[in-house]
Amino acid sequence: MANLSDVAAEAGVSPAAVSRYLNNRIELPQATKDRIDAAIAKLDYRPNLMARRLSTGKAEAISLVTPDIANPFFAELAAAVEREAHERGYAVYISSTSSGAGNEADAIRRMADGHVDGLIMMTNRVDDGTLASLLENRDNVVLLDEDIAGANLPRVFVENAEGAYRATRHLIENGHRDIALIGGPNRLMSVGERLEGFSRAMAEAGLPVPPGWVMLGDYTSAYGQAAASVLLDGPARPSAILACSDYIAVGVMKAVRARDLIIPRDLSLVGFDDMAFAELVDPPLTTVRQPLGDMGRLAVRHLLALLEGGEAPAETRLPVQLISRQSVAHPATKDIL
Amino acid sequence: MANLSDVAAEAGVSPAAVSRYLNNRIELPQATKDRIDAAIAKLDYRPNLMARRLSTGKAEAISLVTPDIANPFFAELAAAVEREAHERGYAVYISSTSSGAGNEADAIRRMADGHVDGLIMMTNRVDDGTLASLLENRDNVVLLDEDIAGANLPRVFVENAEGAYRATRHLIENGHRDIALIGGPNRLMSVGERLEGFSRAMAEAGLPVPPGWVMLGDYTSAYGQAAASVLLDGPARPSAILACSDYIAVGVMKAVRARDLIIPRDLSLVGFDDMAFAELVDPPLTTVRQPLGDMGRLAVRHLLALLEGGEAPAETRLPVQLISRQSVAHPATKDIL
DNA sequence: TATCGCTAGTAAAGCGCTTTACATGGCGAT
DNA sequence: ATCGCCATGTAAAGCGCTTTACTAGCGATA
Repeated sequence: MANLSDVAAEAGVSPAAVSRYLNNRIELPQATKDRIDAAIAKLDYRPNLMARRLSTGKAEAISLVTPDIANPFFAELAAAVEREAHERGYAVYISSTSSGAGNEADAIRRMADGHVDGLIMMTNRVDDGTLASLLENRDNVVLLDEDIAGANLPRVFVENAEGAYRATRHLIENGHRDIALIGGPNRLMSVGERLEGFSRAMAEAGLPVPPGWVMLGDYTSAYGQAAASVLLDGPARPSAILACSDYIAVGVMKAVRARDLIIPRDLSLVGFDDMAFAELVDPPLTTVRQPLGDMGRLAVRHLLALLEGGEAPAETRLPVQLISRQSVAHPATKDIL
Repeated sequence: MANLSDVAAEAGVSPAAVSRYLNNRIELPQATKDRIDAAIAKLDYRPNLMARRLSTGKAEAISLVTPDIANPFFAELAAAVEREAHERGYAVYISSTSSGAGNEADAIRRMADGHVDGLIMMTNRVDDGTLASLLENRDNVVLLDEDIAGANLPRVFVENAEGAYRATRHLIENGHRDIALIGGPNRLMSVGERLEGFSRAMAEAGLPVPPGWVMLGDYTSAYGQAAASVLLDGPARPSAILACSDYIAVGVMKAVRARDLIIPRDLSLVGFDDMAFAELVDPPLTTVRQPLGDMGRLAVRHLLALLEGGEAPAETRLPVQLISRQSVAHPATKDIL
């Protein structure tokens, strides 16, 4: 495989000239440029990345830390990050931490090893301070989707509160007054914000939220099913449930089905995320769409801005969108019957 | 950041000694080893990967080419590949080609640039010969999940025919005689094999497969819905459908629902893949599980064997498993009624 | 005594690139 | 005739590691 010197020799110039030409660090007369170009083409020269990186100290790569790449939510975010990074000439290492704290820390250390230039960090756990301290004062990290409390880093989030607010309004506008919320892990930023949007909508409409009708646990279908079971078997049954993730919503659906009830006839349901399966379930799920593509893209842009010595906004909020399908209807007016 | 020489100086030995010690290429008395270890700890030394790579010419990284990382099927494969590769000390670059032929070729070229040592290739298209010619004679590529005709490379596949055979048997054993198949792209290896397993089971049972009851198109829900619509609206309606992917199966479900029919009462359905959503849909889908974890793991092992100068089996077939849920029942015995 | 062989290392080249500082030649201005 | 300067490059060091060849010292052996 040809190297820089080969090209230089072929073109009759010095290696330095070729290098500088390729990096736009020198002005050369057209004739010389042509000779170099010809030499490159003739020898099928491709720069050795390892050498360039050793020389410049830049890896031209970023790392994407995700809790679980097998989860389509993160996978789609990853796909967007990948696309944007490639376009900008960066490679991306995806590490899937399986929500293991140690793995997350490892990924961060690997970055410190010069493996990569920067990091886009996604997490779905509440940090105990370890990550925050590992990340503080870094100028090459951006947080995506979820916060790490105490880490003062550029963040790219969605309008969680607004999403939940709109979802709740949607239910209220459909005549619901008895609405429960099932959310993810307590103390996770997104959960808190969604709860706040929910509460605000309810308060504005003058609707009470009975104790026990806000259930916080996990972003999983299993938790959704468990929580919905409690709600459905309780003394007073809500007429609608706002699930803080589509996975939770699917769990709710299972619980509903197990009781021979029908959505939306007996219970209206709104999810969050608009995962691919949301329109595949029965009935197709009304949900709040997150702009996964934009999120990934923006995270990359902000990170690269940082890497190039620039600044990134401390916090970016992306708008969400209510996708209306068929899991919401007017509540059965039992009292009328 | 400390480098090799710093460590050597601190330990009072030469850089070469430290390097060779760290790479197990020298026997040193315990006292010396201790001094080096102490120096490393004291200086918090971490080898510079770029330098090592330039020096050895190995990237210690592999590339994973996937059609679409946002598709959970590939994402889970990717997660498995990641895990195994990391354990073996390799980093992995995932490239998501969005099924674009150019992107796949790009990923292959990037490997040639010394970016990575080897490649695990997944595709979901029928190659026109481009990929095959780009890949032929390479000794650092393994194919995963799907074949590229003409590329003579180590392959890791599942027992497609056997899976379809068992799924079909399952339907037959449940009393079905009128079974249709909806498959992915014609000429794709997995499709051909699944069709073969299906045909074999039908032939063995002496059951005819009417013309038009084998529909080949795409591994998508949209195609499943379209194909099922044709089948359901046809003159004779099958009592069961074997879908060659869970996405197809979900499409079938939609078509069924649109006609106010009920699975499994009016139609039995078996999918393929056992994607995460298979147990979330209604009814939970009986399907053929592919051992995604094993597939990824094995592909990595075979690739690393290749990279280390060894051999890899030309073809490995992993067993599949029928997961019985609730989308299959005895056919309605209309004639009896 | 000369030689051998072993232990415990070392010196230095090289991987392929980037980059800083410097060189050369020609030309216009003085 | 000289000076300075711009255009057009070049020389060489350095990035941090690996690796090949070699060596100093020393006890044992012939």
